[in-house]
Amino acid sequence: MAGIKDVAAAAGVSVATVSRVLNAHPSVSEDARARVLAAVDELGYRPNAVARSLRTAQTRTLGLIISDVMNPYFTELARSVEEQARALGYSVIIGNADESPRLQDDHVRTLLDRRIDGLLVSPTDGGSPQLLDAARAGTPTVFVDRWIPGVDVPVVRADGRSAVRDLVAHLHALGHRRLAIIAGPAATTTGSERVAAFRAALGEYGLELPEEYVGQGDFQAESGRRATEAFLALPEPPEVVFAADNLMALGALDAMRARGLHIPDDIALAAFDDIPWFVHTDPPITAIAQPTRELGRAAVRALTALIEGRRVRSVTLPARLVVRRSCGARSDAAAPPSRPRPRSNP
Amino acid sequence: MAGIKDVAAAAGVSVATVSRVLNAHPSVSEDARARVLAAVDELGYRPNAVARSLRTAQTRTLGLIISDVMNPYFTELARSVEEQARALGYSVIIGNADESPRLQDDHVRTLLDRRIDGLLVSPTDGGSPQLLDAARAGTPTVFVDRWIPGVDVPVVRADGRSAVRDLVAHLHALGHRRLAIIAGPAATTTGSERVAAFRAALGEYGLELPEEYVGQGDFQAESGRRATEAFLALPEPPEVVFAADNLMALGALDAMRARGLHIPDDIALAAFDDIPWFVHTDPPITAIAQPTRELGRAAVRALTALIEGRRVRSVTLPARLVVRRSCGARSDAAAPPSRPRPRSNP
DNA sequence: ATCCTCCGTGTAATCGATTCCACGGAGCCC
DNA sequence: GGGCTCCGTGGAATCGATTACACGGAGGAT
Repeated sequence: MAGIKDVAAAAGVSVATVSRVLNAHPSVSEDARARVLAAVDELGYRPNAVARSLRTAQTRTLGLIISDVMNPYFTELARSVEEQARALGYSVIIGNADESPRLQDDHVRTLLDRRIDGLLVSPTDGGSPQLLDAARAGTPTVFVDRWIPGVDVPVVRADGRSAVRDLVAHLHALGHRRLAIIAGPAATTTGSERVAAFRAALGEYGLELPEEYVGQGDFQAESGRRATEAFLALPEPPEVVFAADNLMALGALDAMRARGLHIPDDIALAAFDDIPWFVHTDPPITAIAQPTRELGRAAVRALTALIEGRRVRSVTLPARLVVRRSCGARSDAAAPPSRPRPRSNP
Repeated sequence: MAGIKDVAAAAGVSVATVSRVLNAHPSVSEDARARVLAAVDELGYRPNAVARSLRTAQTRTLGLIISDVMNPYFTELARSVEEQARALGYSVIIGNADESPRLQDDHVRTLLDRRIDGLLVSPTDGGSPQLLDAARAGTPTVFVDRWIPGVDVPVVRADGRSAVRDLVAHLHALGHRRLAIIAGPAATTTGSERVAAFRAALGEYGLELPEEYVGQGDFQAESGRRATEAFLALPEPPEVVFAADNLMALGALDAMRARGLHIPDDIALAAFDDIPWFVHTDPPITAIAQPTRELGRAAVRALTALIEGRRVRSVTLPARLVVRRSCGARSDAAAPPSRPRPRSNP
């Protein structure tokens, strides 16, 4: 493969001049520029990014560590990140952590070895030593979706509280009073936050969230199935099951069907995270949609800003309720219900 | 960040010795090795992969170009590729081509600039100039799932013919005679092959595949919906719709529901590519499952072999039929039906 | 006419590793 | 004891770019 020296020789100039032309340095004569460009074209020369990286100490590569690529939410996030990164001239190396801190550490280490310019992470519970070291050591880092409390790293995420409130209002208006939730792992921020938001929203309607109406899940379908079965075995089962992520909602759906229940007449179902498939299930599932594409874009923007040395603040985007038929709504409309009148006791 | 020189100084040896220790070169004294290791540990030294790559002319990085990451089939493929690559000490840079040859070329170019060791591609229709150049120029390349006829590149894929035959046998046994297919883009190998396999299998039962029973899709859900609507508008609609990929099957499902049809009583549905969601739809969808994980693994194995200079042959793995309820099967069992007796005219 | 400035250009140092080659010393054989 | 072969080691070249610095010549100011 042709190198910069070959180009220099072919154009009858020095390598310095070639480099200047390629990097749009101002002081190059029009004549030299033309000859270099011609030589580049003729030889099909492409600069070696590895050599360039060594010299400039930047790779124009971002590392993205995700907890579960098979989860459509994260898939979409990854896609959006890759897209935006490419638009800004960055490549993305993806690592799947599979909810394992060990694997996450492994990825952080290889990414650091490869001298990526920045790290985008949706951390597993509590994070992992390598990750924390990297962040503290000054590697430009941005958390997306999940974050680690107490670590000084910008976070890009969606705030579901208002959407959860809308959801509860919607459910309440439909006459539901016994609402249950399938929570994610308590150690993840998204896991605990969603439960808190749900409980708070219920409180506004004077509703309780009893212990037995909080199922413990792990963001995987199977755990949603198990939690739902436990709910259904209760002397007084809930009228609504709200799953804290899309996979658990799917598991819940299975469990309900296995019991021969009709949705939404016998029991209602709602989910956090909207995914394309929820339109195609029977019935279509009411869900809280995160602005996933925007999150990915914002995360990359924040990270590149950080890389360029600018100061960056965390970004929080609102999630919104998408009403479908799984809770008993008459229409398919996506309009959020009107604001609840807080503390209107039943 | 500490460099190899710092380690050498701290250990009281030359950089050459440090490098030898790190690369497990035999001729290093036990004493020197110990001192180097101690220094490495103390300084928290990690070799700079960029510098190493420049010198050794290998990056231990693979490029993966996929036509649609949001398609669960490709997501799973990507995941499996990343997993296997990591196991072999490679990182993966993913590029989403979005079925666009231009975008695909763009990705090939940046990947080549980054001097990736090998390229894994599921090419868009007809490929693209850069890609063909790269393959011809000797960049280790392997095609997955799809391939480009006439290009001398190993292909790792699933052969669906036998599974399609099983499917047709299954449908025939259930009494269905009017079978339609929603095809993928004719320019993709997977697009045309599946139709051919379907037609051949029908032939074994003396069944025709009339022109109007071949819908033209593009592997996206919306095209599946449109094609299905066209089928249903026919004077004599098909009894079965077979979608050549999972997204189009979803679109077909929607179209059938919109018409108020009951599956499988009014019309049957089957799909190529099995995905986790097909278990959760109502009814669960009969599908042809590719050994996706194995494909990813095999692809990485083939590519790394190619990189190491070994000769590599194409790999074809069998797909298998997974019978669920969307075609009218009584059971949920996954056992394939018995072999058809060819040419048994109706 | 002389000096200064600025512009275009080339030479060479540099990034951080790997690796070829040379060298000194130890051990072995005859 | 002299010559050989290994073995462990270090010096220096190398990978392919970027870039600091030096330099020669043109043009403007005095």
